[in-house]
Amino acid sequence: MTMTIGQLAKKAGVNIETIRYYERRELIPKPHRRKSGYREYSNEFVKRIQFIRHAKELGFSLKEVHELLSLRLDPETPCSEVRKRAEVKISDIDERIKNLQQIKKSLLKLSEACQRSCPISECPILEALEK
Amino acid sequence: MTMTIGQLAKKAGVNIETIRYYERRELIPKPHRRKSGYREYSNEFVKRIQFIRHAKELGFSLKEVHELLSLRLDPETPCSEVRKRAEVKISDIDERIKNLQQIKKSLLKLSEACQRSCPISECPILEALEK
DNA sequence: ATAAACCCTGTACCCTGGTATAGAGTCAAG
DNA sequence: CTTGACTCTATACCAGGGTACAGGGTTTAT
Repeated sequence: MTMTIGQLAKKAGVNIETIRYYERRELIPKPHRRKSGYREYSNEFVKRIQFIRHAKELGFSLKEVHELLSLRLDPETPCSEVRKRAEVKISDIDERIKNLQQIKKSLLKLSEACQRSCPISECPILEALEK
Repeated sequence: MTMTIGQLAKKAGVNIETIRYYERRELIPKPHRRKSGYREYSNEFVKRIQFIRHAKELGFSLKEVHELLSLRLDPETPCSEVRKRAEVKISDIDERIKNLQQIKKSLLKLSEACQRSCPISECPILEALEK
């Protein structure tokens, strides 16, 4: 049911040191400790760390991840505020998706051009993401 | 028509040093030089640098950006190879888009839950990106 | 009851992606 | 023809996000 830091690291696919680092950065809550001082984790922590891992791959900084994770944390924050912040994040995400779709379109174009006859003088990839 | 490195930096919205750095990393071609040694850039470079900037925001490393940009570069590379690489990139991008949509869904859920009555005991954001 | 395999804290180090600075040359406006 | 703004190379430095010891205590399997 519970696990040590080494087991958590294996399950979540990260280095042990990374977990301690995230704890210092307050990206994950301080876990319960045994009398010996050993950290003890529940399965919830696996989710949380995987979330961080994925969000990072998507280009969010640890600071941004912190913002995402703490959106719902403080019960004192008024709802209207939480909603506002969530909506800001949402439009940020929409923007990212749009940009990724542009790059994808360019790659498809490149791939097709290639299939026909390879006369790729211009680079369709650059057309993506121009401003 | 052509511009100096300072003008390019301003147009593309980056630091001058960043441009020289990208040149060393071979993310942009070596520009033409005046007799004095000054670099001279065409408008093409603005596009290229903005592409790099955006791709970075989307979580691509400079190494990955290099791969994207050089996909169509070497005329010796056989078409089949270029297509294969493009397709790998495309499915990588699809994966990213899917993950972003998951996060977005969670944020929407959070925002809605908040709107109704604020009893947000569980964190819907964590549900996104599990696995 | 003793190794092997963990875990603890603290500190130092590493890589990526820049950014700054020094010391010297160039350009252009008055 | 000079002065201020720009550029050059080379080297040093910085922040973010980890990763790796060192020196010392736990756990567990035999």
